[in-house]
Amino acid sequence: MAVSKNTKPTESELEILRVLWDKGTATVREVHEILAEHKDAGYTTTLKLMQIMFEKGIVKRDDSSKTHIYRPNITRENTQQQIVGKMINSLFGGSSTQLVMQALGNHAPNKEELEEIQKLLDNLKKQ
Amino acid sequence: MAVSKNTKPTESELEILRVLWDKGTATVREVHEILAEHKDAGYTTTLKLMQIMFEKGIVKRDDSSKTHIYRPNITRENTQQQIVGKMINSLFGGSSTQLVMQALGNHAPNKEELEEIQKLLDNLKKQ
DNA sequence: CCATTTCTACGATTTTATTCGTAAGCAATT
DNA sequence: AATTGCTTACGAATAAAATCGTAGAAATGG
Repeated sequence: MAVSKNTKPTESELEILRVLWDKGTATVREVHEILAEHKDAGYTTTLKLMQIMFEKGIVKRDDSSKTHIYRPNITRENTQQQIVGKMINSLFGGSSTQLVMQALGNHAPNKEELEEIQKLLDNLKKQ
Repeated sequence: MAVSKNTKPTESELEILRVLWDKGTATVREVHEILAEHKDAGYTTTLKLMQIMFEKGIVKRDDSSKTHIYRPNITRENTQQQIVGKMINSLFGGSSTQLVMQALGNHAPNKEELEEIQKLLDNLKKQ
């Protein structure tokens, strides 16, 4: 199994990663436009952040043309896993069940999703 | 239903809160000893953090004797809810199901817990 | 009563994250 | 060729979080 790098994206970095995960690749301009819908920061701020992320190895980039093209260098799944894992430990005393109950209790999903989860539970039970 | 204050504890504050939630009340010294097992920071650092938390209203304290006694002023449940909610939005596109699947997939609970979750799911389904 | 320890208060420093201003390169357009 | 607009690079300012040192007040114990 692949060992995941221990990158801990900051809050702002996560916002950028979300865009990159969704789009696959993007320029600074594209990322910025999307962030700017909900957040209010200058273009060079986004640029700088993405440059820092590049230095950290969180993103890759193609700088063969003037306008660089960025792409994620860590997966969404891996990042989710790390953050969720950390949260289970720090906030739920290591019990994933507690987290799950909390999440379901306060953000109940619809019927299809409930069934999807039940399927997963059944599978887990069999093992 | 009680409206929750929008306190967003920092990482360090969360560590302290965990101790307070577990113990109910504690002095700075007590908190510090426990943190010091895994973390390496001076006593006055812990003190300062707890003083700041007091100013923010995150904790209460009894200063009637020289050694002050601290207690949490926000509940574990509320804090969990806030943080989990934020995470669902920022990392799972608003889908609690995604979070649940992720948590269960990577931190499978034991049989009893699985059944506990199933019970909750059944209840949710009925509504 | 004096020395030692244990507190709190609090300012200052350090570290990390975020934001921005400015310069310089390049390309398209006039 | 000059102007305009968009790009990166990069230093610096600002903000937020964490850390620490020192001082002085209480308690403790010889």
